[in-house]
Amino acid sequence: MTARDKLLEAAVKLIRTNGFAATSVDQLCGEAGVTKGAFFHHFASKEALGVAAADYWSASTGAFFAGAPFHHYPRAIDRVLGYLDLRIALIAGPPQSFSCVAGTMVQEAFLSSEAIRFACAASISGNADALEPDIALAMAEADVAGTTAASLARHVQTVIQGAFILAKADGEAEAAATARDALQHLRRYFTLLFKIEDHDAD
Amino acid sequence: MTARDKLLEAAVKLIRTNGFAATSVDQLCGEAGVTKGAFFHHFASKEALGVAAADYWSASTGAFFAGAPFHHYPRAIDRVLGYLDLRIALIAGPPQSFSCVAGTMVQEAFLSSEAIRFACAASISGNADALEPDIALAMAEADVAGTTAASLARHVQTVIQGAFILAKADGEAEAAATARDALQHLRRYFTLLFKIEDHDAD
DNA sequence: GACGACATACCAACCAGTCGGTATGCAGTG
DNA sequence: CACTGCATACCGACTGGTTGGTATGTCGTC
Repeated sequence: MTARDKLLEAAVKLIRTNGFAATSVDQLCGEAGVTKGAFFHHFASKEALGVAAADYWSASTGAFFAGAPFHHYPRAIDRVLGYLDLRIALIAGPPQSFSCVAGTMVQEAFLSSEAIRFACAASISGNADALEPDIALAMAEADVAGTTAASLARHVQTVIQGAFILAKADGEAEAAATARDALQHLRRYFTLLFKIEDHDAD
Repeated sequence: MTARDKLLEAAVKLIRTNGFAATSVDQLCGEAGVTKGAFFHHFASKEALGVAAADYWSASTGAFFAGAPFHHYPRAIDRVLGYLDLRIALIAGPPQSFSCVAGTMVQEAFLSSEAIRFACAASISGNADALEPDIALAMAEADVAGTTAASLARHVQTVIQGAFILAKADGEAEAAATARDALQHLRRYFTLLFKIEDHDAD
């Protein structure tokens, strides 16, 4: 494992915990167990590390969800609900262990760094895009009108990001339950919109 | 207008724009047009300013929504939808002019400052609590089961916070439309859950 | 012996917070 | 009314530590 990879993993951990601005280059190096020379050998600036961290986050989460078993469900709506159930199941422990690097970083850097904003937007859009085809299929099957698959896919990400904020505001003890509760409302929205009898629950 | 008030208004503006950690005490003083002496006369630390800014935000937004005209609608569900329509109407311009100070700050400080986390949680809960009685009434009238008024009220805040993140990730040109789109989904969730024929739209 | 992958030493700018001081107002006292 | 005592509001130079970033050197490998 190269110094670059160690720095990216340290970045994910520290940005989730303290945010981007409050994380110093020295902290990053300490957490990764490398020196400052290594940092600036691999990244031109702290901002470049932020961009790389967002890309790294996109790639690793994208690969995880792409390989999840819900993709094998035959009905499109079940694949969509399967994604939501997986997201709910992933929420456990303190917020820094289930929250999103891109969502955290874009809040702080959306105006100060166009490059970071763009990388975070790509990460969030990537998650939405992966969901959109199944939502489009499910909409056609259930004859849903009044919105688009792209808009619904983005709304899923909206609720997930909002859930992380409410979870952070709650104490560590209630954080996970708060986030799961929000995603249950999102799930209920889908069952109402797609007019399905639901068996699964929390 | 005292130096304290000027500092609190500067804090709201700068925290929304750059976040809490990236805003320095000197910047705050510059924006407010006061000196550092005045800052530390009124606030024991930068953290204390953060707490005071969250409280100030709670008070001013709380008063604004408490005085809004939707409270005079006779039916509870119309008051709930009226709140959502008002929130949608308030979204315009760049993210830093419609986003939430508490949501922004709690992301960065939820672990590093318990006092700030608590003040932000109070601000978000305050908005939810103001909504809860009308939701409870509407639930009783429409015979809604499977969730609670408190949970639904918190979900409204969840979607609002998530909408701000997606808006920040989008460029300034699309930010407002993105956030409004998310709140339209929330509104649709309510109309489905409360089984009402809807006339109003975006 | 050239090059990529690091390490060490260092720097100017900036950071939160301190401190000695001034201006103003107000309550008490003679 | 004049004077004293003291609190509040504010000023701005200063400090010690931290920041992101740089310059230079060393080591192993092709």
